[in-house]
Amino acid sequence: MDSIVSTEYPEFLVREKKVQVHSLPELRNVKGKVVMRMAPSPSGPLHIGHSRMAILNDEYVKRYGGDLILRIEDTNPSNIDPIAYEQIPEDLKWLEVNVTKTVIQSDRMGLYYNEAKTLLANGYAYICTCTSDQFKTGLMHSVACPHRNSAPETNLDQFQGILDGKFKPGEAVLIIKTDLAHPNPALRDWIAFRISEVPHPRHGRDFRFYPMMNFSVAVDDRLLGLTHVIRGKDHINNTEKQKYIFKYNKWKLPEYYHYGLVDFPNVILKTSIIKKGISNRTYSGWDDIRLGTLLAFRKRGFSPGTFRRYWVESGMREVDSEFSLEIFYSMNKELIDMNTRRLFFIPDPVRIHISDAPPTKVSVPYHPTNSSLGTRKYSLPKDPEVFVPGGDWKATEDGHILRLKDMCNLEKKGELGIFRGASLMDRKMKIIQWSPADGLDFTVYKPDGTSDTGKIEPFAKDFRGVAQLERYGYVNVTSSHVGYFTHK
RNA sequence: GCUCCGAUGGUGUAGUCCGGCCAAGCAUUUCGGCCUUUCGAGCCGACGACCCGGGUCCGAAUCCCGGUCGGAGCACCA
Repeated sequence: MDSIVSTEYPEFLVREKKVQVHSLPELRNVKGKVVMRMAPSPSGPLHIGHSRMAILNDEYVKRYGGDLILRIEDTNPSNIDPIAYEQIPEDLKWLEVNVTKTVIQSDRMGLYYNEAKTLLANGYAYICTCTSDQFKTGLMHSVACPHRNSAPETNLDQFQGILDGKFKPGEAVLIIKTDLAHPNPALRDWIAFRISEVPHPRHGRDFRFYPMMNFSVAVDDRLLGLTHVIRGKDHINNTEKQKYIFKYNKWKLPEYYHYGLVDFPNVILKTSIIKKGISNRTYSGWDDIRLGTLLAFRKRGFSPGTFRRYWVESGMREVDSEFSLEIFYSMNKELIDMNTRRLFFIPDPVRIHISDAPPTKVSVPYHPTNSSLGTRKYSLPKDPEVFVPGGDWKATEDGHILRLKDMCNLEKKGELGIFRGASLMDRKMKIIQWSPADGLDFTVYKPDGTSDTGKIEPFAKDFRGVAQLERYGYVNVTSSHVGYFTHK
């Protein structure tokens, strides 16, 4: 039947448009609910790179049900910015990520010490007092250091000695034994604890022996009952290291996934650079719109849904990729456009006189198709003065006609616009935005660090939020005289 | 140097596990056309890709081998 239709009556074949539904692949071994986690280090607020891990984990917990744990990994006191404890949960909330449980690793030190003692007692770990160089050189040559074969009792004594302050930073570490002959040098015996005397923002000097990320992650992944772990490809070797802890304790492994690395061209993400810039006043703060922080995108008026769409579409493949601001902007536009009001902003304004014009009442729709957004109305006197974009005005030759949108046609004559009727004569003519003479001074700050100044129409006085400034771009209007550029 | 990943248009992806419906889909960008009192959207159309070389096979984007290129790790960071 199908073939008859297609050969004899091809015109009856309705070719259905394939709708691409981007959805993430199913996870392996899902038995009922899942337990997943996000584990940012509290070095500062979240940036767009973090949003991928947050969204992916959130998507799966939403799909299967279960818990999404926010685990703040603050076991390196040198790398903590206290504002992160507050800001990370807030950033996630803004992203509409549903965190069901929050744990802070520095509050769990006792658990890590217990696990460390168990491993020492069972001969799976040792305390090493070599210098860093000696230790590393040994690994590269697959040679055991003298401490690797210490008796468990000796190790446990030294462990206690470290807690008691008998060693200075750098004088002793706790090492997990793996396989010195492992072909991958990255996986040979690894450091699980080191001494730090830097005061911890939450605990001051209560602790001096801190677990390294690989140790606390492995212990917590088990203790918190993680079923699936999704994180960046840069953790592939770390996963292998962590598996040793699971193996020694005969713990069941979660399912691991590693997505590819994303390069963010022209986006400033590095915490160290941002902090430096804030302290030397290059940047106004974490929400400076030149930055790639979620706070900055928020200030520019982005919809959190855009992050979700972008990362779901990117999937979980291990391929590295380049972040496309172009596509990101396009997705945001698609999400917000239908409910975004139009306003007139006149960059580089020139004040012109209109002659021969009767008093006029104009009604300008806030949206070309979504009439529920309403209109704004202006009453203009006879022969009014208005602002128009300088660029457009200068580019128009004397004698030519252009149209002030939703108002009237003007024939240019020097600094004068001669009224040439109110009705649209020819929609091919150039149509520009305008503002009554009482337009407000307005500045738009842009992510490239530049800004545009001009006049915004009086109705913007009480408007807040993202508007499409016609023929200019989307802007988050935050006051009657300032806005932040979202995108074109 | 060692270990491990990966390679589809300008960009982001689908397909690769289990070879054929893929002379490769979608999105974005660019360029046309229609429509609209901005832009965008919408609709129509155009340009544009399976890293290279072998092999297996009736048949390879998909499997195998060898290259090339790119990335990650080899921290008392996460």
